[in-house]
Order: sequence, then C-alpha cells, then structure tokens
Amino acid sequence: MNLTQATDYAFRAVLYLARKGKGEVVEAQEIAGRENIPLRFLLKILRQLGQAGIVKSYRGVGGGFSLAKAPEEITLLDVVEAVEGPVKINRCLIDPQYCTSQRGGRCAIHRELSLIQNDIIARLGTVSFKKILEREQAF
Amino acid sequence: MNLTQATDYAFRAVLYLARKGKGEVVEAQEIAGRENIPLRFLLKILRQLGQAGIVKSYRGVGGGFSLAKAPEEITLLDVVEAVEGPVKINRCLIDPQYCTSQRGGRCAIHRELSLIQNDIIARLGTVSFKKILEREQAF
DNA sequence: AAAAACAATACTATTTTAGTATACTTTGGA
DNA sequence: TCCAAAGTATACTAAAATAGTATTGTTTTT
Repeated sequence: MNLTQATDYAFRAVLYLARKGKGEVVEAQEIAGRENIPLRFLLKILRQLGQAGIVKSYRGVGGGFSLAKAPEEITLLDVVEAVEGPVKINRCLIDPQYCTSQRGGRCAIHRELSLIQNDIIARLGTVSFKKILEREQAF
Repeated sequence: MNLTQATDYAFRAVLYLARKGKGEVVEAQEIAGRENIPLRFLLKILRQLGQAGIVKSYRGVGGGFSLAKAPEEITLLDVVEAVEGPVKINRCLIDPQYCTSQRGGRCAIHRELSLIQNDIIARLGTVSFKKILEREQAF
C-alpha cells in the first residue's frame, strides 16, 4: 500500500516546475539540488514524465525541463501512472493470471477491492497541481 | 500502491472462517486446500491474525482456528493492519526520518497525501466481513 | 568544435516479498 | 502413557522490486 520513492520525487519535481509556471525551462540539476533528489535518478523520472506528456525536455546548452501542460491539467494520478503504471491495489485486479483464488477475480473480496481501487483512483484524479500550489500559498 | 499477497490470503482466510460463523473451529489445512494457499505460509498469516485478536487458535488434535469476533466487527482495515502494519501510502508520512524533502513532512505534497491516506483508511474501515458475506449471498 | 544538457541502456546493491525448513509445544485419544 | 495431529517459533532462502549508478551517446548553443 505504498507509493514508491520515485513517485514522491516525481510529485516534487512537477510541483517545482508548477511553481515556475507552464512555459519556464529549468535544469534538472536545479530541481535535484533544491529538492534533494539524486540527479541521475531524477533524469530518469523526468524522462518518464516526458513520455507521459507531463513535461517537455530541451537538450543542449541552456536546456532543461518545463511543464507541458498547465498545473490545473496535471493531477497526482497522472504523475503516479506516469511513474508506476496503472494503479492497482491487488495485482489480481489487473492480471487474472495472478488471481490465486482460482475464481478469475470474481470472488467477493476482489469485487470489494475493485470498488476501493476505483475510489482511490478517482481521489488521486481530483488533486491538480494548481490546487496544491494554492494550498501551499495559504501557508 | 499494492497490498501484499499475504494480505490477500488473509482476507480470504478470514472470509472462509466468517462463512462458518464466529465460534466454529476449522483446520488451517482445510482453508489452505480450499483457498489455494500454501499451508505453512497460511499458518504464519493466521498467527498474525491471532495476535491482532481477529482469530483464535486451538492446538492439538482437533485444533484449528476460528473467528475471535463476529464478522460485523472485523473490517478489511483490521486485516490489512494485522498483516502489513499501519497503512501508509508514503513512508515519509509515518517516519519523518524518511522524508527526503527535508521539510519534516510538512510540504504541500505530503499534506495532500496525508489527506488521501486518511480517506483510504476510512474506506477500508467501512467494509466489514459481514458486508462482504452479504454481497456474496447476492450472487 | 567544445561544452552543456538530456537520452538510452545496462548494471548493481539493498530491501521486500513470498515462501520453506526445522525443531518444538500442546492436546486428545488409543 | 505415549503418539499423532494440530499449531508455534525461529531461521533460512529464492525471486522480485526498489532505488539508484555508470557508461556511452545525441542534441544544441556558443
């Protein structure tokens, strides 16, 4: 029932870029330094965020990363899925070959877990980075 | 964002006992066989459920396990916590020593995750095994 | 063309997961 | 009384996931 460290880093990297605004390009090194994230690991994560269309990258001298969308268009769910793949609280719910109950994912437990999983996904989808920025201002 | 296989087995073992009713003693071997769970692994899990006060064990010939409470008094949350310990979607939220943001768990991201975590815990706490049994009957 | 920045792939150490093995204790019944 | 059936306790282990690191390559600006 855990998000990975990589996802936590991703959240903070996206928030960092969100503070700068949609277009602004920032070097990975700056984010790594400010957010206490190992540079090479951050680069790997930023590439995943890039493939998901959350950030854009610019190579060469003066390059870096910027948000590819406005902060209100990016949710925690988007970032989780970009880094970890589809959210699943039980592997059985995604891939029936792992359903050790031998009931093809149709037992009462797995139906219930499926509902809870849907709630979690919906909940993560309601939190945009614009919202997080606003809450941050409030302090 | 995953429950472990052990937790999944625990859910099914408790449901199996719940079907029998509160007092009835069932051998681990029977549960293992019916639910497709490795026996020794199940015994380990049942011991954890025992320490959490969810099941009672009986040793010796004719021994086994029974529910220690009525099915309506046992929730998915109880079982998750018995097997995995406290629910935490980010280790930083429980143990600040792991908070790599260097902000003592007080950044905007971690506040938001904390709210979501509370929702998940509340949600798991609303699903009792009585409820699951009832849903099962409905099929 | 040199240097700065990201890209891609492969590798590695650590931790967690998912069990297994071994030896022991309790209990009921022949 | 003693033995077999059941759970207890501790230690061990293989495989997978996590959290990085290393190396080499490509793009872009000056």
